[in-house]
Amino acid sequence: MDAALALFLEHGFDETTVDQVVAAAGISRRSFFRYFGTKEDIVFGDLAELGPVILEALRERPDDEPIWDALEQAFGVLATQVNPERGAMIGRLVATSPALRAAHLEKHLRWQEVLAPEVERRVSTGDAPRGLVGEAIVATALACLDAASTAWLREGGEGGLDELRRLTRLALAAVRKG
Amino acid sequence: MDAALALFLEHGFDETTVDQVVAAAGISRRSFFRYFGTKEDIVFGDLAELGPVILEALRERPDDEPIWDALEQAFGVLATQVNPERGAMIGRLVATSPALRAAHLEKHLRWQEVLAPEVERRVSTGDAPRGLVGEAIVATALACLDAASTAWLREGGEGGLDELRRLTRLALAAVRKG
DNA sequence: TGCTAACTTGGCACTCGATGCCAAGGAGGA
DNA sequence: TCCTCCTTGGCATCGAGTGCCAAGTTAGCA
Repeated sequence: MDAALALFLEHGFDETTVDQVVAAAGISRRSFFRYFGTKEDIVFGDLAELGPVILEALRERPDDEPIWDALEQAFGVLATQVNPERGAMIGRLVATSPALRAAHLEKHLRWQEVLAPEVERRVSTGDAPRGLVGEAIVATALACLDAASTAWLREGGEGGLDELRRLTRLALAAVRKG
Repeated sequence: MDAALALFLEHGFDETTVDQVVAAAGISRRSFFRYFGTKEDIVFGDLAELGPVILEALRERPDDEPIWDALEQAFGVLATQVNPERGAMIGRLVATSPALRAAHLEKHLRWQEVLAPEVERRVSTGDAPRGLVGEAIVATALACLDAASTAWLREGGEGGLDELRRLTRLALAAVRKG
């Protein structure tokens, strides 16, 4: 991973081939694909599998907490699983590669599948088709988080995670106000 | 396109190779890739390029119209560009293929880039970093549209476009209410 | 009608990501 | 010591996508 990320940052993700990575890492191409299902997995690692972790955090929030507050707290566990520097690096790489952007969005979709039922349960209204409200709310939360991350990176990542949180709340407030 | 979509619907998108498509269509592999940059382009066609069309529709809405109403009207032009049956088929295909889902999300990102500045201009608040609010609002609108489409397809597409519009409004209302 | 320029088509070879199969090693336990 | 399990790497192969070039087709023009 270290060898690969160094190459990605220097030459770009799309311009770096798997052959270059395995040469730098001193392993065979075949072994590489045993540990990383795809080239994109190098960047995201086990982030895609974090859905259940976020869900667990969400489950621990009280039922009567406003959904947006609960989601904000739940996504907070991400900060404990990935340090800010790595997050910023991922964000910078994602911004430069369509392939990585697609993988990033796929990751969010997987989170969404995991989280939507619990959100749906919390806000259950009854008059909407099953699944609609939960999916919409989680997707919106992820969209705001993404927009905030992008803006945060554009400013150079100043202010650390607190600033990122502030931007996320700002984005969400704008959405709710219209 | 007709030959390819028939194959996709019968055998699935991922399971159908470009070679099969070009054999069915009676053209060469090389010519295929001159008309379709990627295999996914067969499904989405020129939909990815529709961003400017939506933008144009959005520009024609009065400045003092609530942003969500303006966006709803703007996205309404999609109905004039793609008939419901084709939309439903695309939706069904997208639901079955990760590759298509990724392409679909990429398409939304392209729309987002085009629409965000105009939305930002309309709701300009001033105290948020440039770009944050516009991106968040457009991404949310697309997320709600997506959730509504998924739910609509789950119910078999009953009620036509009017029902889809109703579900979209429902999703958005849930997001804004929390 | 005949000539030419421009565009279209297809074939070939190649790159790159990804996968299945199999044989060669190495670690660990009975 | 031997047997077993797991890891590793090599090989062949597939499928998407691209550059290059030659052949054919169309269109313009005299």
